[in-house]
Amino acid sequence: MSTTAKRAGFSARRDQLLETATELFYRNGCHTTGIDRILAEAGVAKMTLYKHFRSKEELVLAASQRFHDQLREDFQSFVEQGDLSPRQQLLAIFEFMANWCQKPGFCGCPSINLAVQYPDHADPIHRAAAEHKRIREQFIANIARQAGAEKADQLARALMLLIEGATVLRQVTGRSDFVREAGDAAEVLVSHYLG
Amino acid sequence: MSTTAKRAGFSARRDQLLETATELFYRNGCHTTGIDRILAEAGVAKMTLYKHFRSKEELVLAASQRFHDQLREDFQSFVEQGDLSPRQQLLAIFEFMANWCQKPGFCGCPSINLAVQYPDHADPIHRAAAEHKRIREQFIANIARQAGAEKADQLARALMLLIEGATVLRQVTGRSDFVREAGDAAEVLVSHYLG
DNA sequence: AAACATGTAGACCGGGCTGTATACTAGGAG
DNA sequence: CTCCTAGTATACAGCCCGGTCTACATGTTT
Repeated sequence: MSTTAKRAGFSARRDQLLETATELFYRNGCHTTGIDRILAEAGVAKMTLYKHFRSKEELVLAASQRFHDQLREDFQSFVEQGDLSPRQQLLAIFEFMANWCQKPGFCGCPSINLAVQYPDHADPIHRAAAEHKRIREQFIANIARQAGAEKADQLARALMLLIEGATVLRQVTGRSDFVREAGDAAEVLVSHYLG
Repeated sequence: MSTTAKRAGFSARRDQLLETATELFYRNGCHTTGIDRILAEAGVAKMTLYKHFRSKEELVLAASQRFHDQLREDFQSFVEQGDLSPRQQLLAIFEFMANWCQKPGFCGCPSINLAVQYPDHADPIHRAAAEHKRIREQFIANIARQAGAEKADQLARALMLLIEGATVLRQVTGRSDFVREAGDAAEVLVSHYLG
């Protein structure tokens, strides 16, 4: 066996599985995508799945973690790109949103989707989604603080409203004007809170 | 048979079925609530269901319509209560939201939930959800126009962002500060757009 | 009283689902 | 060469679900 692979907990099959699972869950929903389909598209045997994950639930949870991490990485690195001022960073968020919502495979925010599909707040999957939002909020609040906002937390919450509203309205209606409008509204709010 | 019942398309059983279905679909999701449970809680025989609805899908669609209509009625009548000025009406929206999101059985916006659970934009259920949002947007835009906003459509979209963002963040995180923040942000935006 | 509509109760079928058990294969390590 | 690990292929068990069929009860209309 490849000792490096084992030591690090990596496995090519496992990654392959997780990747296709993530995409299928995202595009078609968790409850409607069967395990067999994931296996077929990933080209992996069933027993391999159950060697890496105890159940489908656990696979969903792992896939969700993967999605959260990747989205957070994309989000944060986009906002922190170049050497924007904190204020510019706050507005860059909505550039990111515009790009993201326009991508071909866009199906809404994965964490919102997961929270809806697992509505029980005690469910680990739902909690992971909530955690993802908390981290994003903290990230934005930090920038707002750097920008010199006295009420940085309030500003962060307000921007979160625009972000999530834009995501959800784009997903439900299929229209893109909401996302543009979010950028405009953000400018108004940022100006108001930063003076 | 009660001729009035037949003539109007009403049926006590049908209503009972629709009511419990609406609640169960809302609370637990459509894909995870089986027909048998709906029947048991409604106290109705299976054959009666299939005499009124061709399939489960059709039941979901009817339930969604019911939910949309009721929510729209509640929303609009609350905003139009008393004799508020158009500007006050715009802000009353967020009072309604605060009440609604705080209710014990709150599980997010039914139309968002439905759109997430039926992600295909061509699906009648998804389309109904989008339609619901369109109607709400029009309703708000009308008020904004009455309030004298030059860019009434833009203001309406901005308020929609806050509304949906608040709903979704309350659902995912379980926190209520987002909803309060939405009201504050709305005041800022309304002042900006109305001068 | 007869005819009819509405609903009930419950058995039942086919299919898809998650998860398991078994027998087999390939390849690297010692 | 041999052992061991990781993975494959496939059959299968058990379950639940949507939907149908049949036989029966009830109440209304004529």
